Amino acid sequence: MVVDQVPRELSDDEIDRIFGALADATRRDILRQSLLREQSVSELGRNYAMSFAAVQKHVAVLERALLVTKERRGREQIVHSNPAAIRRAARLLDAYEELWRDRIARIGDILSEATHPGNDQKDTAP
Amino acid sequence: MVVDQVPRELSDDEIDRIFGALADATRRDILRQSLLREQSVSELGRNYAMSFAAVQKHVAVLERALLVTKERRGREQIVHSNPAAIRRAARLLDAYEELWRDRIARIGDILSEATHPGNDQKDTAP
DNA sequence: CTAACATACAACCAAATGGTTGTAGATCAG
DNA sequence: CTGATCTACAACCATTTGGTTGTATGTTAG
Repeated sequence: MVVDQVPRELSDDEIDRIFGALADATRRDILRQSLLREQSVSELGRNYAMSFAAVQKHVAVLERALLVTKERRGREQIVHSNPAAIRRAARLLDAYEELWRDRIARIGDILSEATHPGNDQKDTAP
Repeated sequence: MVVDQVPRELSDDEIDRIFGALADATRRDILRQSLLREQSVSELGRNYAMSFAAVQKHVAVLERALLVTKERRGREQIVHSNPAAIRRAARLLDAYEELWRDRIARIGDILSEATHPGNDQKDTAP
């Protein structure tokens, strides 16, 4: 299998590129379009009120973030979406939430200790 | 209850701000720090090799994205994280994955129709 | 072969970004 | 009160970003 050339750890720069790429409505729409159906760059471009070169640049930004790849087919360049990268970004945000939940749990522990000054081990009473 | 002034729909601009805010390692770290523990701006600033004003700006970017809020406490400004906003961003990415899954399902349907030419209902080609 | 099409890429521009320094107003400690 | 601390904000600068136009090159249709 030639599968799974997926980086397990993302560098700061890679994360910068991912979120940077997602921080533009046109690019999010291009990503959305190519998730729905793989299309050539010019085909994608017809949806937007801007020059073809501008669309090319947007696709390049998505590509640098590894959110899409391009594959040459004859004279056109087909844009493939990369759902794995999108999933990775979502999981990244989940990790932040995780921190929050840990903190809440910690606070909970402290409170339950504080309100039971003379208890044994864990024994969190109702 | 004064709770739930949470916008149900996010505008393009709001999403721009959220992902834009996340597209910088320093800001991600500030967010992370304030998820772990609520701290004043200057306290947060001591972690980074840049001026206090720069840190102030980063916090302002996170604030415009609604990822954090500030609360005045005496002479200092305490940075609170907003886990709900982070969750919303994660769900936003989930929605893209959803599109992908729908597409795969559609392709699956087409294939299963194609490979069962003599099924019930529409009873296509012999 | 020729014309139309899809792309690549360079040069340019305005605006946004990420940083700096400097100044000034509140607030707290002693 | 005085001085140290925390914050706000303006002005400035270099770089990046998002867009343009223009030119060149490869590819397909007729």
